Amino acid sequence: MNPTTPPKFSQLRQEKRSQILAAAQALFLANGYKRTSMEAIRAAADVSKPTLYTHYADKEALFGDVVQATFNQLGFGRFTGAHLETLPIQTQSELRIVLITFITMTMQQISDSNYVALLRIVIGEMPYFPNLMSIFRQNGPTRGLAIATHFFGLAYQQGIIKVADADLVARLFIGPIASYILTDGLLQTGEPKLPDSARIEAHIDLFLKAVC
Amino acid sequence: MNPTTPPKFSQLRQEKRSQILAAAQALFLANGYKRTSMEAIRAAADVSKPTLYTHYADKEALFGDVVQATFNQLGFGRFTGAHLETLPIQTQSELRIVLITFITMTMQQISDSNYVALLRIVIGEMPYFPNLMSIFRQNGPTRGLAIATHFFGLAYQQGIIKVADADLVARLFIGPIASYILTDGLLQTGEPKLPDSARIEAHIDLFLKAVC
DNA sequence: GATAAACTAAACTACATAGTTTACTTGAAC
DNA sequence: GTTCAAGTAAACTATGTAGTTTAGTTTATC
Repeated sequence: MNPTTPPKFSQLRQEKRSQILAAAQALFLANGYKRTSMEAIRAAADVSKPTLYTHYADKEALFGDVVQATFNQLGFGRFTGAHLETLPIQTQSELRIVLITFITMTMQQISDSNYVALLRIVIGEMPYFPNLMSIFRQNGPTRGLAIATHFFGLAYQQGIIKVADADLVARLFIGPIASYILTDGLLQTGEPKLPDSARIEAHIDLFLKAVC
Repeated sequence: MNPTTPPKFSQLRQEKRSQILAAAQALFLANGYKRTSMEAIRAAADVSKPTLYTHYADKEALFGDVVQATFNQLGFGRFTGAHLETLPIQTQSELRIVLITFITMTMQQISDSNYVALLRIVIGEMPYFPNLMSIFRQNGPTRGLAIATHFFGLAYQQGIIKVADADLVARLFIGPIASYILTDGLLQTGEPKLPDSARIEAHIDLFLKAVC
């Protein structure tokens, strides 16, 4: 409304807010929701408690923001969404390249320790934060599966693959990735040991042998 | 030492212990570790606090026992361990039957809501209970993958499948199961919607086309 | 230098929880 | 009916934590 009311004051405010968010992210991802206290966040953010509570109504609100912000940082669905849906592939060798790229980028995400930490905390807290489910469906592996399904549906229509059931194909393709997420990410606490590019190509070739 | 000291008294004690374990299991699986109080367990078990603490030194010990007991109840590795390792398969159609049985039984486990709840809580709490990792490697999906790898190694030696890299084959086989665990189990809170037998056979046939 | 938006330190409320202690009760075995 | 293993109720200690309040301070803008 007021043309001469740019909120100039809010520079400090924005700084404090990002300090809070960064501190909360580090602590939540490292220690989980219940094991992280607002006092610890306040201290790590170098901020007073009243300031903390003017930015976020309560702990749940802060947690929700942390989850969303971490998703955005990790770039979920940046490649997955944009490329796979629109890419005009016409030959099998083009398909092979696209799939290699897809898996390679997904593996890079998985090897980010923040990815595993976020996945772990979301899985653990989902029953107590129902809105996490919808956030996840728009960003996480579930969306990856949906995109792959759509993609393989097109690939079948263009005659590049020979199996019509796109969900079936997508699960065969995504499956090995899911197995790495489980065994080397969620079900151990050390650094994940992920497949190298030769192994990724071996997976793709097996997959192509099944569906072409 | 004493030949005439069978602990006859312990009938009541055993009863109380199983009451405690059952109550703790229900509460931990429903509400998670941090959200479950010892007082709530005590009340649900209809037991006094001193009794509770003579059975379990502290909350962590009780939690560990609940995790182990739930694993045993779910019959992890009963089929997986016994059958797959020793079964003398010689033809491709025998292989197909074994694989169908394996997946069908695994899917039945997954459709048990206690399975998903246990998996969820173990994934969430693993960073804070290091011993959960070793329990899981002996019982959970990681063991399933190890058994499948061993199995496909044998299948290759007998000429039933044509791909030598057993881990690669195992991940292709386990992969779709892992995808169902993720998308229909861990990443949603409702009842899982699992594949029917026709779909399971479709998965197997795609898999066999890739590796035979 | 007055104004107002933003922050601070620190005390405080209210509650929850892990684990202990005290004093008392029950019930099988001899 | 005494003994002893096992249990009970209830109070208590010690601590942690979400969120609020009070009273005062910094800092950009006019």
